[in-house]
Amino acid sequence: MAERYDHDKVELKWQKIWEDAHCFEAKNDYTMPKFFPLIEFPYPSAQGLHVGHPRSNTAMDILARKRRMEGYNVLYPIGWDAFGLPTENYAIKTGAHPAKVTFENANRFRQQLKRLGFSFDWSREINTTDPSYYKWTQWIFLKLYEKGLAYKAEIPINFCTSCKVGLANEEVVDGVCERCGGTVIQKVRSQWMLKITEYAQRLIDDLDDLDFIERVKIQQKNWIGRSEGAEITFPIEGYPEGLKVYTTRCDTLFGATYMVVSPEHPIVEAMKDTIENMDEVRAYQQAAARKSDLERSELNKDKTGVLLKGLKATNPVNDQPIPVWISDYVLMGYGTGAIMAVPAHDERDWDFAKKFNMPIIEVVAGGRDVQEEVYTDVESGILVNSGFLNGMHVKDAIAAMIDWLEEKGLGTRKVNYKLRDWVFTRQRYWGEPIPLVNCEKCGWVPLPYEELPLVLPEIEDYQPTDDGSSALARATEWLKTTCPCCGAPAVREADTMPNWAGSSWYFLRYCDPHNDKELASKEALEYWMPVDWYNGGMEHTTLHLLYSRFWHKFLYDIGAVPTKEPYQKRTSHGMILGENGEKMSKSRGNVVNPDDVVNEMGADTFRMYEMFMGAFDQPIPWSTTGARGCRRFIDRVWRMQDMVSDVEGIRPEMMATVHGTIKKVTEDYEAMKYNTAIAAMMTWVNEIYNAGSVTKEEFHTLLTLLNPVAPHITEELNEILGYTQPLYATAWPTWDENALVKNSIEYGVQVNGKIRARIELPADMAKEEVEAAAKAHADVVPFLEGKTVRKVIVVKNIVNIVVG
RNA sequence: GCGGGAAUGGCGGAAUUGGCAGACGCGUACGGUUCAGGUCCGUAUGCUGGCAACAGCAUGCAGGUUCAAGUCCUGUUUCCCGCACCA
Repeated sequence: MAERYDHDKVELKWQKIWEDAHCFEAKNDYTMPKFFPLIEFPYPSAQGLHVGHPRSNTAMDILARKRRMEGYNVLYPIGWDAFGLPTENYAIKTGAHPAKVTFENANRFRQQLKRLGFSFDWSREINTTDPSYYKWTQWIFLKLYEKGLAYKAEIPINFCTSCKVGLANEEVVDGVCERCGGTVIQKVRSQWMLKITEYAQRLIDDLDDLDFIERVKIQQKNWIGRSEGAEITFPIEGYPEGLKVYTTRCDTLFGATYMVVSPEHPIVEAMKDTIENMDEVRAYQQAAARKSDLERSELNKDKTGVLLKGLKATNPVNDQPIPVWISDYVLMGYGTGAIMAVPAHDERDWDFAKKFNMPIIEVVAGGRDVQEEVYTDVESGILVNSGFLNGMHVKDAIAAMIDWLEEKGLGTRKVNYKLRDWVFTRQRYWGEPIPLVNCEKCGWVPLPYEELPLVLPEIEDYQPTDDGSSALARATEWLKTTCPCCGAPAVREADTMPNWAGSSWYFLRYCDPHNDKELASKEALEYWMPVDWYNGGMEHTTLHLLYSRFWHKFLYDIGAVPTKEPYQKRTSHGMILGENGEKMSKSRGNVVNPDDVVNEMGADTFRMYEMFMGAFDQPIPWSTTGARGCRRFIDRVWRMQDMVSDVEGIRPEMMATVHGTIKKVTEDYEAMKYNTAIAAMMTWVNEIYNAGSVTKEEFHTLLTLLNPVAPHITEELNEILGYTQPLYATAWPTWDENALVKNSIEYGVQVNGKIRARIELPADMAKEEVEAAAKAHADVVPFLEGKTVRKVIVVKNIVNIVVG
């Protein structure tokens, strides 16, 4: 009898063997077929590994292990995305150096990941905070700068009035500071920006050729937010350039009864001598600037605004004079910062018109009384009160109006995007220094490439300064330098890069992590790129995924990488929730520590349960008793060693099960249907227990299929069975379709669609005979008595007798 | 408000192109092994009625298409996620 399975002993034994054998390291043999699976590299936090990490890691580990067994050269890498706020905040609190904190946290993460038996190539481990890594992050930034894609702009940042710290958007939750709950206001600062908007169209178009799950494609497209419309200029007396507006509904131009500009619109300053009520207008502008994010975005809030008295604007389509208002419901950051208001056919304009008693003119018929209800339908509306557009459908009218506007020189076709340029600076210490210096004579000057990396200096106090600058602003010695251009005294940039920088290209570094000449060699990139399969969280769809696609396209444009896109395939896992069905968090007290699970049940059980608990892409609550069920299965597999019979090969009665399971498991792994793959193996084991014995070859096949999920116990049993070749070096089994063909079929016999009997018949029996056998079945006969058989359908494994 | 996803037993979830709903696991009940069990083995387990054979009802709700619907169509409710005054 086998001893009770000791998971600690077996798992640590095999982890050591794998490490000594270097068997999971990618080979530099570029003639082999390659497979490059990728998980989002973790942020090494002080809390250690979370149960969410292993879900993605295990899923990709299964594929990595399977593909190795199929003969692929697999690059399954790991590293640390280690710059960022939690570490810096911890440093501020404790005084420990962020680099030291990062080092310790990474050590703990590494130890935890190794204990779970992931087949990472540890020889290629990277860390974004390592100067030899961020040298290349800085290099990419300089290239962007060189090509005019990085520029400095005065833009408002989130500023916590209580911590006196600039915050990233993600750190502002419901309009208040995530850390202290203090009020967050907008503070204008000079910031480095990256022109991601220049890539907007390509970021949409190139999605077509990628194997991304549909949700991701849709979210990216929505985030980029392309819209087609027209830019129309409204003449204004005393303002020669006129007031430009952007609209997607130029068909409604006849219904424009007023205009609105955003509080920041330059026309106010330009026309300050003409505007009669400047005091009132200035007061409104200031009030708008003071509003917090929360107030500005509050739903259903009352529209506010002030009429710009004295401005004389004209509707270009009918030369009617129309008033101009200022209101914060118009955003400076989108379109032209000014709109034509068509209250009859736009909800916001309608609300505003009702509040300020502006006229509402119907120009699209099809709705109810526009004085009572706004009508925005574009599918069935017909133009009225619109001169030459009268009688047209909305879509035709839009086309006709654009043609007319272009012909008269009053407007142009225009595509707009919601996507904004990427605010690329943070007023923080723990990030990549920006390799630019400011010279009084030469302006901003890039460091020469050979001076990279520009290393982050040692400082005493990581707290940002009172005016919201980075702590580096106090590192006076470091800041002082000379201009690389003219040699005069100059000052370094004190802001650092956001933590999205290092993660925007890390997969490239994995291809050639120790290269000190370039970010990775051409040969390595040509062989390994693109990433074949990238799995990660949906929360990264619009930020990390979009940013890294943008950087990659830029690198492609300058010839630094061989592919247009970084990732060929993108999938996503569902979040693991607490046992109570809520999101796991310390405050809810429902956090499951992976260490505890591994201690009690072992890594194999933990991995298996994370894959078995439910559909991979769905969020799912953790269940410790459910995990124990997987441990029971592991134990059952362990005890099978006492059931091995002397019979050679695969028993004929087991052929269909063995080959069916090989097929099912092989296909389900690739489709990320891990739960049903495991269920199929459980079914097989149940069958073996019912039979009371198993042959060595059957057992070996099961172990091979199970190995990617539960690599430790399967290797141990493989050894116990006497196989000298470890499973990781064993070929993945193949199935024989012929073995799946059954010589009999169990038909379900229905009468009027209701199942009445089951009948086992030879597979090659003719339909007429099947029909006859079904009709003659004792359980069926009573339902046919006194009825006329109108029709009989025999298909697949169903016989349906229709009677009436 | 807009966009996306989901709804199946006590629970997590399975169900090729429409083809025997509830695989697999958890939980529960009973039986067995054991000095013992938070062990193991076996049996049962959608609901209702019936001792039973069996019958009826069942995939959020209401209709429809079909020999046949969890799956397709129309309408509707609830929940989750993302975006949110984007003109």
